[in-house]
Amino acid sequence: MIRGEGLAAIHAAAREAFAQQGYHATSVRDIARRAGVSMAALYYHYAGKQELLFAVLRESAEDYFVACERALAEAAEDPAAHLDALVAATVRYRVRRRVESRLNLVEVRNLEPRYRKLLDARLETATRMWAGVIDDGVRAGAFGTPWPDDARRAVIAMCNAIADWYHPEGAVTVEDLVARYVDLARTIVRAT
Amino acid sequence: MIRGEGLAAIHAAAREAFAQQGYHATSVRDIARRAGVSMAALYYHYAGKQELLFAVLRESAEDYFVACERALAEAAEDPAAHLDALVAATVRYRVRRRVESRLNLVEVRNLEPRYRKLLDARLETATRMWAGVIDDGVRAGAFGTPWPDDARRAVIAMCNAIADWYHPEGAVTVEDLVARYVDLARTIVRAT
Amino acid sequence: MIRGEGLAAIHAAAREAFAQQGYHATSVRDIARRAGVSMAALYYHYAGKQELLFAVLRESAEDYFVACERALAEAAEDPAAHLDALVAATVRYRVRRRVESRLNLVEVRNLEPRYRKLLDARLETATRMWAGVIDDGVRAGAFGTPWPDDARRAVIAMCNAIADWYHPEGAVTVEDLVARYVDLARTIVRAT
Amino acid sequence: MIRGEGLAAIHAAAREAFAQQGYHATSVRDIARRAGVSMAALYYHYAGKQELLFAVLRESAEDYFVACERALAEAAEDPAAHLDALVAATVRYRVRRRVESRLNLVEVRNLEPRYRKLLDARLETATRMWAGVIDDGVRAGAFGTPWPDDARRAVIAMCNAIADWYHPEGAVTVEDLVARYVDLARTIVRAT
DNA sequence: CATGAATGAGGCTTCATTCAT
DNA sequence: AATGAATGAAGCCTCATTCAT
Repeated sequence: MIRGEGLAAIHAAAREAFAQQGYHATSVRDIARRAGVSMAALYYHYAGKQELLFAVLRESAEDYFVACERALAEAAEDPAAHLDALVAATVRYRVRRRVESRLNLVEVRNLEPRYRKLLDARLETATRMWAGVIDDGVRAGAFGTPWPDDARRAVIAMCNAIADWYHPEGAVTVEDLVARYVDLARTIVRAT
Repeated sequence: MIRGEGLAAIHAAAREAFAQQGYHATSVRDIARRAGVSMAALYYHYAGKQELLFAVLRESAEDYFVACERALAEAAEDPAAHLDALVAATVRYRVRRRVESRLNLVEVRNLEPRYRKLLDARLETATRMWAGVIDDGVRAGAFGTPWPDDARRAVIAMCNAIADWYHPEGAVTVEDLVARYVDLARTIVRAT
Repeated sequence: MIRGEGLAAIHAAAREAFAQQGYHATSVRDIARRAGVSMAALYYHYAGKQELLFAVLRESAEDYFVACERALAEAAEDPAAHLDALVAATVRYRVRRRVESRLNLVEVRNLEPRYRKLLDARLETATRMWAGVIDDGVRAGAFGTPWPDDARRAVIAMCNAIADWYHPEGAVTVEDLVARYVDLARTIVRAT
Repeated sequence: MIRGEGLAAIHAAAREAFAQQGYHATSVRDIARRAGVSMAALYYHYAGKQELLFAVLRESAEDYFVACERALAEAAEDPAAHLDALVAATVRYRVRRRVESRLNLVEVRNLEPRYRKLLDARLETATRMWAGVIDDGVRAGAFGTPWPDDARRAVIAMCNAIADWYHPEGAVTVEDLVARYVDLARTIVRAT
């Protein structure tokens, strides 16, 4: 084990193990073994299994937010362009971190309230981001959907589901996928 | 516990526990306590925790399939009507069995291969059902979507997500919800 | 299950199971399954697992004693003839009930004191039988061994060991075996 | 419990418990309690109950083989002397490790095939050792027995049986016992 | 920093046995 | 004479965690 790399190796090992097997099906021994460190070393870096889960979930969520914010910042000042940016960022994230990305959808419930609150607050940000874009579009007359909330949920669910079926070796390229889902999202919100 | 009612009570207890906490976070003790029987009684009726999970998942899946088939049978002979029927059945199922229905989406991975195969074979049926309806619509010119597979996944993901946010006490009635999602689904497949 | 045959079937099943797997490795379920009866039926006939073990051990021991006594009764009034008779009866018993016969040597220790005493008293009879024959022979000058007790133990151990290696399908016939062991026994006690 | 002494204590405790009660009658709790450690500590050192049994049986068998080989090495180059050496080593082993020595005769059947094979291969060595000595004697004309295999089994059975009845507090000294059994063995093979 | 050894609690499962029917 | 359903105790083993070194 290279000095100072213990922490990163443990984080990565935990992310993989939690993603593949789930929180409760993963033992701390598992993680230590995957990381190539002793269990005591793991406890030197992290207070416990919960802290590992929180660290992993938070990192993954931050990664997503950063990607979304960058996409929005780079997009034209226009509701449809904003929506396109969010969808593209989300699709790319689901593809890029296919395995881990399911973590944030599934393992949140295993967080103790203490950590759950911290993460939920952050996830609220995401909801506001999407809702802001769609509501702006509706207000500006760019989106014609009569149910913005349901449309938002539909778009997000559709993007999230990519992690369930997409395989990088398949026939569809990422850029094709982005194009399709951008189009589907515009359809859902009834972009004019 | 009234003699002879153990089996049903255990099944119900397992369904609730697995749905609320997840397979690995649920102990056999938990289930027995919820069912009001001893742990040994549980093992009299089921061979083990795996068999309980399988029984619960299968029952829930069958319930869904029956609802879908009945809906299709009662629908008019017309692609759009078929799609409406499937969406309505799915939305109603997600609302009616909100808690358990997440089970089939999340806990499948905890099935041992032996049982996994059995259930996957059955779930394939569902995919074919949806694909059949949408492909028929496209072929007949009733649906204009250029990507029937992605449209199908989007519609299903959207319906499945209902279980994540819907609360029966909320403002939206089930009939409203059905109407909205039928409309959203038609939008997604670009019904003419 | 033929009426009235339950008891015998259970006894036979227990004998086989105990002999093959040992007392503690055999579950009551095992025995009931082998006998083709329900567990409750087993408990109707026998008070418990201990009682089954005792019944099996006693029956097998009685079988042996009867064989020995008959052999002695039919033998000539002569120490060497008596020894021959006991050896022949023992060899035949070990061959005839090869599997079960190990029971009496190995599983006795699993008897609760209550039953242990009863069986030990009966087994003492066997020791006296052998000791009587050998001591008579020594007293009469027919056997020249200086250590009658060790000679007796050697002869018995040698005969008992047959159950460990003998296979009925092997090259040696039972009559050959009897002849050899009679000869070996005479050698051990130094018959003149 | 002094830190670091767990392994030896557990091995000793297992040996005693298995010898006194048998494998299936001994619980892991039993062993841990005897060793003065927690059950979890036991599983830190040994993978399971089976591994403990195997460790105990192998150690005991190795002890015996070493004793036999040393005895043969120190004996004169002469069939009778070789036989004397093996008998003496065996008698001393049965007396020295009276309780454990029965283990190897009785509990072998509780080894899973995997371990059984390993031990059986080693036990084969013992058979060859005895057979070699006796066959050499017969070939050289030193032993007159017409049935070398039966003679071998008789000698071994006789020595093994010592563990069943010998008590160190009894009247017979070990050296007396050795002398008697050496003499009995020579009688059995009909040493000239 | 890191580890080998240890622990108490709890995991799933099977046991011998009982009892209402 | 027999059974299906149930139980409390105990089985083996793994867990997350700690701590002296």
